[in-house]
This record gives sequence, C-alpha cells and structure tokens, in this order.
Amino acid sequence: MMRRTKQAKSETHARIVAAAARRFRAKGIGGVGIAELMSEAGLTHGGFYAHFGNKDALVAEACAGGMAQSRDGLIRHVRKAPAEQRLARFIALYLSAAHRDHPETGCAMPTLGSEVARAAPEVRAAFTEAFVDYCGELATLFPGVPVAGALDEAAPDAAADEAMVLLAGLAGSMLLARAVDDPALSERILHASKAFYRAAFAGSGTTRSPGDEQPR
Amino acid sequence: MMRRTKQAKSETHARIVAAAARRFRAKGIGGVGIAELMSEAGLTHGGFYAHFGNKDALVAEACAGGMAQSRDGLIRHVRKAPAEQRLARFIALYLSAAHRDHPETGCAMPTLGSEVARAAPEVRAAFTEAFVDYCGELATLFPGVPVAGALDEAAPDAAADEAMVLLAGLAGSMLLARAVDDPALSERILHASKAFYRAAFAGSGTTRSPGDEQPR
DNA sequence: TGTACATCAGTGAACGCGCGTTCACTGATGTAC
DNA sequence: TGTACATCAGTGAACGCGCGTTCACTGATGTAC
Repeated sequence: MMRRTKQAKSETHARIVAAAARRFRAKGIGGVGIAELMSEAGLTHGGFYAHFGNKDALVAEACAGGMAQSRDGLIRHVRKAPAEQRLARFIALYLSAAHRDHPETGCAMPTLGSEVARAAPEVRAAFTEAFVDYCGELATLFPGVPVAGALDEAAPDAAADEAMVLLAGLAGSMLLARAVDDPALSERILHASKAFYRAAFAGSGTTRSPGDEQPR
Repeated sequence: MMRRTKQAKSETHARIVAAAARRFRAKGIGGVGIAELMSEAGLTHGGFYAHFGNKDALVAEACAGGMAQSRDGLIRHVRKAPAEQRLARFIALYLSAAHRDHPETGCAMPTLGSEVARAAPEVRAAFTEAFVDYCGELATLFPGVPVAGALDEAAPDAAADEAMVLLAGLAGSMLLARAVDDPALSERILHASKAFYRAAFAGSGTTRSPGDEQPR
C-alpha cells in the first residue's frame, strides 16, 4: 500500500479528519496523539504530514467538521417536525441523556470549547466560523418576531443574538451535566435547563413534546 | 532549605494549590506540568510527592480551590449591593470583559469543565461538590419566590434548580466568549447573554446598574 | 497503445523533548533522655 | 536546659514513556514520448 490515486488521497484525508473529530471530542485535543488517529484511520503516523502541515491544521479541520456534523444532524432531524415545534425539539435533543453520553458524536462546543480558547489562531478561526454558521442555522428555527423580552430593544439581527444565547446556554448545561459525577444531579441539570430554555425560547408549543429522544 | 516546620509545610502546600489553581485555569490541566507548578511555588519538582500522592490529588484540590475562590470573590462583592440588585450584579460581573480576560483568577467551570468531565473520579467528585456549594450560595441571592415561570411547577428546591440553570448558562457564555477569535463577536455574546439572564432571573431591578465591573 | 521515468502517498525507524514519577541524599526540626 | 538521634520537607539526577515531527525509503500512479 504505497502511492494512492488522487481520489483515494482525499478519501484518506477525510477519514483522518473524521477520526480526529470523533476522538478529540471523546478525549480532548491534548489527549489524542497523531499516531492514535492515523492508526484509527488505518495508516501509520509518518504519513500524517502528507495531509497536514502540523497537528494544529488537523485540529482546525476537525473542529469545524465536528461542529458542522452534529449541527447538521440536529437541524435535519428537527426539520421533520412542524415549524412551531422545532425549537423545542432542538432543545430537548441537545439536552438529552443520549447527547450527554455520546460526546464523540455530539456538539464540539462543550467538549472542545475550553481547549479552543487556548489553541492556535487557525483553530480559533475555524471554530469561530463554525459557531457563526451554527447560530445562523439555529436562527432560522426562531419565529420571525423577537421572543419573551430576551433582548434590550428590537436590535438588528435579534434572532442571531438569541441563537447565540441559547447555544451558549445549552453548551454550558451539557458541559456541567458531563463534568458532575452524580447521575441524579446530572439529570437534574439537564431537566431544569430543558424546562427553562423551552419556556424562554420555545414559547408555548412545548407542553406535549416528549422528554428525551435519540439524536442522529 | 531542607526540612521545614509543620506550619511551613502547610503554607507550602497551600502555595502549591494556589499556583495550580491559577495555572490550570490559564493553560488547562494537561497544559501545565508539575515542574512548572513547583517552580512557581519556589520549589523543585521532586518535593511534590511530599504533599500529594499524584497529580490527580493536586488537580482535585486545585479545582475545588479555584471554584471556591472565584465564587467567594463574586458573592462577597455582590453582597455589598442592596438585596434586590445582587443577582443582576452577579450576572454582570460574571459576564464582564474583565472576567473573560482573566481566566486564571476566574470561574473554573468554563476553563476546566471539559477536562474535568474526562478526569479521574476524585477530580470529578471535588468539582461536583464545589459546584453544588456554588449553587447553594447563588440560590441565596434569589428572591424567595420562583421567578419568571422558569420551572415546570413549584418543584421542591426551585431556587437551587434556577441557580444551576443560571450558572450553567453563564459558564457556557463565558466559554464561547473566550473561544471565539473575533473581539466584536465575543462582546456580543457577553452583552446578549447579560441582557437575557438579567431579564430572565434578575426581574426588574436591572435597568440602572452599569455594564461591566471588575470582579475580585 | 507501449515503454521510461518522475511524482508522491504511505512506511517505519529515529530525533529531541517534556511529562509524571522514583530515589538516594541532605540537614534543619522535633523529640527522648 | 543541653545533648543525641530519628524524622521528613525539600533537592536534583534519573527512569520510562509518549508526544510531534523528520527523514530515507518504497513502489504504484500519473505523465511524457
């Protein structure tokens, strides 16, 4: 298995990024070495530098990839529901036990956020872009009018502001639900947050949708 | 400088924990070695094991210490204000630019949360206890009655539930405000979150208090 | 289409480095007499 | 109170290990003729 075709190379590249996006979310950026990633992709470590200038370049791609993957999964799933229920479903899915228990396929914000804050400029740039995209996607789930007195006045782009606040709140709740070692407390964080954000953002269309569902 | 008096030992111990609490918040748990910490405490690395069984034991103490330190600083500061303004002040202080720009003395949840979720049992236990204490302290700032329809019904210990939700939301906003590389976007996350959580939790006593202040 | 050669994806050994931890040692402190 | 000795906080060299990165090499692919 020496030289590969052009197409095979880009497939390999994608395979490395996918492995990295999964492993980084599961064990942290600093907790995963290049040899481990390459081996998961079925290669040896030396070949890494045919695809990436250094580890940071991969981290940047993997961050963006991880954000986009979990975002698309959630948004796509939620779009199956009637418009007025979508936001409530998104919240329930994000704060589900299934999401908490599978960080490796879940949102990258609670898993990688604090490491990204200390990471190389290119990593932060990639993360920022993915976050902005996520806010844009999420904003489309909001009803046209500003909700529940959440913002100062009718500022421009109020839906994007609300999406940011919601996303940050969900990420924080997931961060803590995972950090805490008491399962009952973890459940309590998830439930209380779910009730709160539904009431604050998903208005009325909330009462009947079920608690937890499987994301992706 | 060989053997020290008993008192000197516990002072040294506290000095190592304080250095660790600062450095870990600044650079992450995995980003700081024992030699670096000991040198900041004015010692050589070999002496570490006279104070701690291993790195995890220090991490557990430093987590609890960092949580308690920033919590006490904020709560003490906020208690100077009249009761009905305290929660709004707490929110403003937590989401201040000063807090964002000084993670090394700030709250440990956004800086260490994702590493704690993957850390040794004793670390998670120490973090959990500190988080519960934090919720308890914060709950005392809430008015006696449940606020703003945040919870399903008048559940038992509603104030603690609200404190959890608020704390998680603030931590998430800070996490993202630090991760993002665009200063204007960071500011926007902070401002939008501040307005939202004040409206949701600090009821009316909000309009006149100023935006950012210095914590600690 | 067939042959000759350059390219380069992937291999695997090796690099320097910093990590957490260990260990023999030192000498001031605390204690027994 | 004064002396003799055990304790142990702190020193600094050394350990094995895994990390990110480099490099000479291989051989199938892509290209020029």
